[in-house]
Amino acid sequence: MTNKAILDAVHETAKDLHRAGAMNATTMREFDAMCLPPVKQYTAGQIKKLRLRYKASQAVFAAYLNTSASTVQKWEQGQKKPNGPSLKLLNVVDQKGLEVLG
Amino acid sequence: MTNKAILDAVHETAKDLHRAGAMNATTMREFDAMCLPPVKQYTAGQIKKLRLRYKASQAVFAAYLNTSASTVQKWEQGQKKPNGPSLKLLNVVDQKGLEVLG
DNA sequence: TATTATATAGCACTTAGTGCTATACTCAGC
DNA sequence: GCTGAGTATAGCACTAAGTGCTATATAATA
Repeated sequence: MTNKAILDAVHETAKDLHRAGAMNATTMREFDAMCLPPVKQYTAGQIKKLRLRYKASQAVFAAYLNTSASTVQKWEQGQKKPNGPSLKLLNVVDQKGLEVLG
Repeated sequence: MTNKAILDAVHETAKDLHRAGAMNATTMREFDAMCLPPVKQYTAGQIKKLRLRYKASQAVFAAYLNTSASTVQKWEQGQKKPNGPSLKLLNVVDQKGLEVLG
């Protein structure tokens, strides 16, 4: 939270610099990328908790993520770990809700 | 488009039924899952166009999706196809903008 | 009781994802 | 002109995630 506040503040400053012409668009884009909030990792249990927060079955949750129920099962059992994009999707759901995937 | 209009209308009707107590929450959830908008497929070129819409380099775009630049390259060259969750992420970016991943 | 929905377990297969290196092409600044 | 940073493409090899399937177990429910 305090980290996010700092990042936000720095980001605002960068946007001001951009408006002032001190940073070109390219640099700005890279800056944005570097300032992307770090993707949070989830344990098997945390994934299950995240799903249950929305009272969704494994099948329904999988449908939202456009993956298979088998995959969600393995995540929750700790047999497999979600890869990059899947993890990002879990972060989005965690922070913005399952609805944004609708 | 006409398909989406139909789905939207049906969905609205279902929500009305839900409000009226004719459907319980569980059924409603499953209904929601079944009514999830179909995930759009993208050709290699369409992925590249999507990325360029946000004037992002492959590396930056990859960072947003929490994947590697190598993977984005292969998508755009048609050497690999994005899997389920990756495709969902592309759909989200397409429909809601790259910002929602921030 | 019978049935439906859900979750777990285990198997086998395929391929996406990843990392790395080398090459080539812009484009802006010296 | 030349140079260097940024970007994109190509090709290689490896690993593990993703997928599909079946069977079993449980809980809730009609």
